Amino acid sequence: MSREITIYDIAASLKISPATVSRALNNHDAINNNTKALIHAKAEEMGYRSNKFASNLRRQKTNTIGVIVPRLNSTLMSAVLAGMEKVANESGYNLLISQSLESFKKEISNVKTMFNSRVDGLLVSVSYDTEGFEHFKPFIKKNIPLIFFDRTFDDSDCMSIVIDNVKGGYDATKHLLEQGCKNILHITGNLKRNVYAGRLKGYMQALEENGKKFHGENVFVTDLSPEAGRTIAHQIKTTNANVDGIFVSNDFCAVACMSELKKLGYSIPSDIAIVGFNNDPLTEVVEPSLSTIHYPGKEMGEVAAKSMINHLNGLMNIGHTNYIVLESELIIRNSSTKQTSSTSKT
Amino acid sequence: MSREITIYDIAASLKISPATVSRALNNHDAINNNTKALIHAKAEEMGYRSNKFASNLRRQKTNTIGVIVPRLNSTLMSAVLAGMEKVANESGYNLLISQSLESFKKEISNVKTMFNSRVDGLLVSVSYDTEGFEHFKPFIKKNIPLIFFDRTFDDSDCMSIVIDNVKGGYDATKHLLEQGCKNILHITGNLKRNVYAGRLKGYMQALEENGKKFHGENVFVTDLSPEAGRTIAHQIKTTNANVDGIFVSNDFCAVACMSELKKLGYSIPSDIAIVGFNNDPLTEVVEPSLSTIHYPGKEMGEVAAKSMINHLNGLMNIGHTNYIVLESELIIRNSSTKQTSSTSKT
DNA sequence: CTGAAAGCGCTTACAG
DNA sequence: CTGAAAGCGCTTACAG
Repeated sequence: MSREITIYDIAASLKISPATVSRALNNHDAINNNTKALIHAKAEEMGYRSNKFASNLRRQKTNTIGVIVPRLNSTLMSAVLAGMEKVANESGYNLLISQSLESFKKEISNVKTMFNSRVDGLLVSVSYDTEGFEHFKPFIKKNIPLIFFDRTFDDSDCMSIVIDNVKGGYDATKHLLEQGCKNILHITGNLKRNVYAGRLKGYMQALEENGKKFHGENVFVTDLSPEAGRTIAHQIKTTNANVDGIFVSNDFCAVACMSELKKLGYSIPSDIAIVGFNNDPLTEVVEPSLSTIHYPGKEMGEVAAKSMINHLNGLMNIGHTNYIVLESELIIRNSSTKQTSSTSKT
Repeated sequence: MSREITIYDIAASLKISPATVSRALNNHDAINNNTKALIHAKAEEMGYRSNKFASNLRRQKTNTIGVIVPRLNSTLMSAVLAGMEKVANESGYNLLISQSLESFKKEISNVKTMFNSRVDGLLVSVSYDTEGFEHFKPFIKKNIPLIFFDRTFDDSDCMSIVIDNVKGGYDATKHLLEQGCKNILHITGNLKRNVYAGRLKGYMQALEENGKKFHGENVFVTDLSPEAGRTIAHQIKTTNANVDGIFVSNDFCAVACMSELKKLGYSIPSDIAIVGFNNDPLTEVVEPSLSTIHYPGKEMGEVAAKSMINHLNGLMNIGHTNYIVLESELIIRNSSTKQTSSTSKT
């Protein structure tokens, strides 16, 4: 096809030096405004497009931010990515996105790829079964900025963007207690992950504060899949456990559990009240609508990308910040309101 | 930080030429296997990582595929992206992802960015209100491969990966007719988009085939948001329309509509039977569970990425293929089964 | 099977 | 405010 136009072509046609063209195109201060205008016009006219590789090679900078998420197809993560993309796009950065599919092994390989792709910075939410921090060391060694979001390391020295998971677990559990629940189950994920450990801690705090004893057998560590929710519903039926409240760390799992409980003859919330986590849009359309903790996914993505870009542009040093904690809040819907028996028509 | 190792460092330390190092690292045929092994070992030992910019600059190739989707935070699109990422990752390609946020203007800007980023190929599902093909012309002119998926252009000459939307609309409508529906509404999106136009066509075909007259006022063109679904539910109530079936081009909108109809006193499916589209996981957990058309999102992403990569590697020419049509199928659940009054406990 | 050399298209320290 | 020149780290046609 037609040969690419380079700054040399523009320089030749304008009888000036390539250096000046390069400076003008980058809006360098020291270039005469008329010259600049002339060069910009010519570039436009000739259909010039900058060659990022040459530029990157020279500048040793990629204008690309790597993102590794546990999975792409999750409501929360797609909201986070939408937020990141928005900010990155506005700032002229590109996003290189990959998913670990919740596997530690794949995450290691993704991190390596990001390293070899020379991303300017890396945003990560770790996989379900990630162990240790070792695979991120190359980034630390090379001083490439690394920010964790949602699923983070408590002891990494890297900046982390999170919600207050302890508070989330506490609020959810306290709400269930206030509704009169005496025996509250907690369904959650791998406790190595800060998010699940934090929510459990909040659950325990709320119990303790209300003089309730904590029972280890009331905590179910699962993969938080819908299947897990359904299985536990059956266990509740089978063991004839005296359960009257459930706090689940994931909306989809909560909904599946709720739905199965209903099939087994339980009334929600009168027999068993349920609170989920994330505020997935799904929570509003199920019946009864699901109480949950709102999770600001899009905002988290925006803040993560913005922090990274500010750091890269020297406007901020992420080395000086340990945590950014975003606002999350309890949203009370019908699945948990025992008191004012609401308008649920079911 | 520590200086980057280059092929010159490896060459010097091994007292051979950089050319040989480069060839060995790229597994060039004409290099002695022992030399190769030696070089690979040394590279590993020295912590070498290839500089993609230099390589890209030289080869004029980026190993990056651009993807533009209407939105990142949609169940369907995140499934598609998950499929693309999987294939790309396995083949050593990177994905540069951006979203048009359903805006034609933003799509134009995204396409430009992709062009300037010199992606090797571009995968696109167009925005809700995209008009015309003009903004893709630069890709055509430069012969950069372009593949559309899901929301495509019928007349673009570009390869498209789609489902049979006409069949989907036909199957859904025919099913409703078989359930005894006499007056079926269709809620859909912008008819400029092939997906919605096709489904409407299928809807009309099914009606005609069954000797039913088509009524234009039974078709609602909306943005397919949950709000749109709720609004139409109220319209049905207000106008006292004699509706006994609804086919909606989107599950989330269908669920919202169904939920609102229930609140207004309608029984689903006995009063009104409903079929959605996409087979969003949500369809299984609502009550009644929603009949829908299964949409193979992940497969679509895989096929799109695979086709692009095969084309780039010369294994296939997308210029020779116009369409790839993926299998989709009607999934019958409780929201539409009037006949065998099922176990819906509601 | 290996090497010398040119060049991909930029950017920038230095000089004026 | 502008230019000449070097160099970023690779790849590959050419030669042997």
